[in-house]
Amino acid sequence: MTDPAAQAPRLNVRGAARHEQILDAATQAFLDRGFDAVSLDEILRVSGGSKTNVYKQFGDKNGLFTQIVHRLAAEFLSPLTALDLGQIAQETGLGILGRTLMRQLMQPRHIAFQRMVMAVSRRMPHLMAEWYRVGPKTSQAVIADFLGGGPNAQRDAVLFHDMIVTDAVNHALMGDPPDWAEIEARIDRAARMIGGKAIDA
Amino acid sequence: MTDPAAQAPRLNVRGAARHEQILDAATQAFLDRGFDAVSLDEILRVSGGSKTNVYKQFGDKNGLFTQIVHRLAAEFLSPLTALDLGQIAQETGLGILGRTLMRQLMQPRHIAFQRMVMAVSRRMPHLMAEWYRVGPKTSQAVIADFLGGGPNAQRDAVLFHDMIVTDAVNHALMGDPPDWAEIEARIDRAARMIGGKAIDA
DNA sequence: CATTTATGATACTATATGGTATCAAACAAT
DNA sequence: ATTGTTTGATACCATATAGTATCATAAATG
Repeated sequence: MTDPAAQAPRLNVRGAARHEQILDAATQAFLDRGFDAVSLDEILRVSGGSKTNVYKQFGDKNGLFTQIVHRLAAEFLSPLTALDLGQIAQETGLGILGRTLMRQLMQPRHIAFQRMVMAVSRRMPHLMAEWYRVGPKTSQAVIADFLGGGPNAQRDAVLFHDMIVTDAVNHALMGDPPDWAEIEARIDRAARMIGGKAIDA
Repeated sequence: MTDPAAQAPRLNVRGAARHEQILDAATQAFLDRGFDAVSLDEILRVSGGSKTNVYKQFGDKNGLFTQIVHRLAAEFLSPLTALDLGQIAQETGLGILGRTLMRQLMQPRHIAFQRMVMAVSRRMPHLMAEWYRVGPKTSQAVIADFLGGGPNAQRDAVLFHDMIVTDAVNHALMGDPPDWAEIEARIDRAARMIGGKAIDA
């Protein structure tokens, strides 16, 4: 695969529009059915344009897929980075962080994104790693920071994150609709465990 | 797809042997590269036999894949069902449960199994559901039982399970080698949170 | 032994795939 | 307008795919 950026032509207006259309159509198709089950012909039937665009602008099918993962990673950067909780009590703050996080994670588009990167994680581990970096890792870092950065903050942040996220995401991957009452109950209980006093007795 | 079991021929010795050989070769291939990236021809090159076997014994590629998931689900039934912890302290017992569980989950073969079912979870949600049933759900049930079945036992079992499992599995999916020191530290801390007193204050 | 059934090697069908080549039209720059 | 470049439609290539058909051989059954 020749580096597409190295020899990429400067796009004119038409080309830039096609670029976006192809990215959009391919994103939808890959999210829906995964890398292997989607063909270029099919993407182009939806987007318009032709293979010339794909191979000149993205290099090959892998290059197109890679750019799409980059884009989705930016779209799903942890929503927690935008929060500023000030001097709120830990238990309360964790509840807010948890609810903010879960609202984003449970979106069907994010569930499809996670499924997609996990599906290719053997062949393209760096793509799942990018999802992990902007998602779980970033969220955990924000939570750890909120917890004050003590000796257990980092570890507790991971534990809190995984307590509230995992089971709901597994169910979503299987197609079960989210049970928000249970999600909130778990957030509250986890917030109490981590943010309440008397854990580091 | 005609139901293979309905018209399945009674296998003779040769046939039964081929049946196993095909299952073994296909299992390895599917675990390695996923449903879409594996072809029947390739499986048969490894197993011996011919397409006649596959289509007579399994119906089609989906049928073969389904049987393989059943088999792997049986292989990875939660190891916690075999444990009897008697009247041990909760915190200690959770530590043992956690360690027993993680030893199995972190096996490369199980990681590949989880990746494989998640990859097809959109098209074949019932197959991921089977993994979930024999894996997380069963483990959580055993943990809940050990916790005494109180009002919060069920929920705490899910939280404990997800605290110790999630991050390590994510890293394993990305190809990172397991960090056993961190895994054990998380198990111990989670066991203290859930099994120590003063949570339901 | 004769008959029925299961197995196997192989050829085949139809279709799809990623990727390349060709040449014409649209565009940008001078 | 002329020239060089980008875009597009389309044909093409080599290969691969799931699934079927054929016909010969091996095994079980009577």
